[in-house]
Amino acid sequence: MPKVTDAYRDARRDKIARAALRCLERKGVHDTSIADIVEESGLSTGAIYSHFSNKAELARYIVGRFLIVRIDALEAAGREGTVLPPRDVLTRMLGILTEDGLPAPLIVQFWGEAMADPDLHAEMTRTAGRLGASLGIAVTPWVRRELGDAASDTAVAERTAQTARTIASLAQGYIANTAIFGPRDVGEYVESVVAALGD
Amino acid sequence: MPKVTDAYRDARRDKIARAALRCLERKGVHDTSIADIVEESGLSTGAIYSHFSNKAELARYIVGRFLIVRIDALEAAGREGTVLPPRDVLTRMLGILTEDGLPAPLIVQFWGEAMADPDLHAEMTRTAGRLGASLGIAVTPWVRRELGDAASDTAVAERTAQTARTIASLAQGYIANTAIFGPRDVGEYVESVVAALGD
DNA sequence: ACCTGAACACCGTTCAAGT
DNA sequence: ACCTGAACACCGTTCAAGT
Repeated sequence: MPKVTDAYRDARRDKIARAALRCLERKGVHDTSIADIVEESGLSTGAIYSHFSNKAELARYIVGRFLIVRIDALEAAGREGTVLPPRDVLTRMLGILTEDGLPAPLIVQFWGEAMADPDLHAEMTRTAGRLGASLGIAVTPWVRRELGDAASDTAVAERTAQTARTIASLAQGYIANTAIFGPRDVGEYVESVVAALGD
Repeated sequence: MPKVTDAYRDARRDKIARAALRCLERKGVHDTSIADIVEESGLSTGAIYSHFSNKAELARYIVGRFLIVRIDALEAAGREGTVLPPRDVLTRMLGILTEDGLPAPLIVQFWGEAMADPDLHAEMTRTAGRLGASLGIAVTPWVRRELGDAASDTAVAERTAQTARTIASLAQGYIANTAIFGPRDVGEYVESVVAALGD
């Protein structure tokens, strides 16, 4: 297996993907044509099609590589047994997203695309599964404390999965809401949810 | 002004919009072509273009007419002074959405489209404004009770707007999450949010 | 193997002609 | 005024030919 060639291919795919991402941020998913990516990347149509079999596969590559933020720090804290209440996990995850992630409007566009493209949907749930696992690890100490020492491992696992999905859902709500209605302070959002639903 | 003709036009636009909606639910926004709508509606290309100036205007019409559910009952309860905690407003709103609204995946697709189409975005925020106002009316009695009798009208209005946006955000989170990861019981979702964030 | 770019099929939109 | 459907411009994809 020629290692140089593999590295070259990967670099090439990344170059194309990054050029595409610049177009997407500027013009949106619908209005970005292959011609735009050709111009932005400085390559030819055929060059792009020799690295991606079509536009959908390029979108899948971008989703797998850039759509979802890594929350390694939160996961590490969870592994060490640090109790992180869900509201802190949510706040810090949204902070990371706002700083390092793709713009909310672009994320929402990819969600929309995935609704009609089963392969893109599969790629999205695959990467989301990784995030969900991290989220689960991050909240496990909190779940254990909530359920008490008597709780079985399955009960902890079940409650952890439920909590992770809920945090993901709240993050999605923040993303969709800010994408459509404009920016909102992360802390203010989380506090407002607590004030409205907690008691 | 010929009243008959106006009624005819409206009926015609509706016929086209409903045919389009059937296509959208079947094939998704991206894969529904004008040719599909022509076939589904039994009209010709030109007939459609004599009622909508283009595909984007047809999308705007559908969004304004079908995207957002009416929560008249909740609004009426709020007007009568019935105290509805946000969690009840959210639960009942999501119940209405699940029963009468468009499928979640289609809603998410329209969100995505609106991200790159300023006119569709404007139509969406316009209809969302109506929902936001209803949401505000529904929670006003609860906000008054929370803030106490000493609260000024501006304080009530401010907290009402904040709470309405938060409820909308939680609903969007439910929609995006179920669209991508599959169905989830509304009550279980709301309880899980309370358990995770309340205290 | 990677790349070029002209050619092809398809989709949104227009428009001359019909009622 | 509403409608018809062929024609046009544009976009994703292919493919014969080049390195």
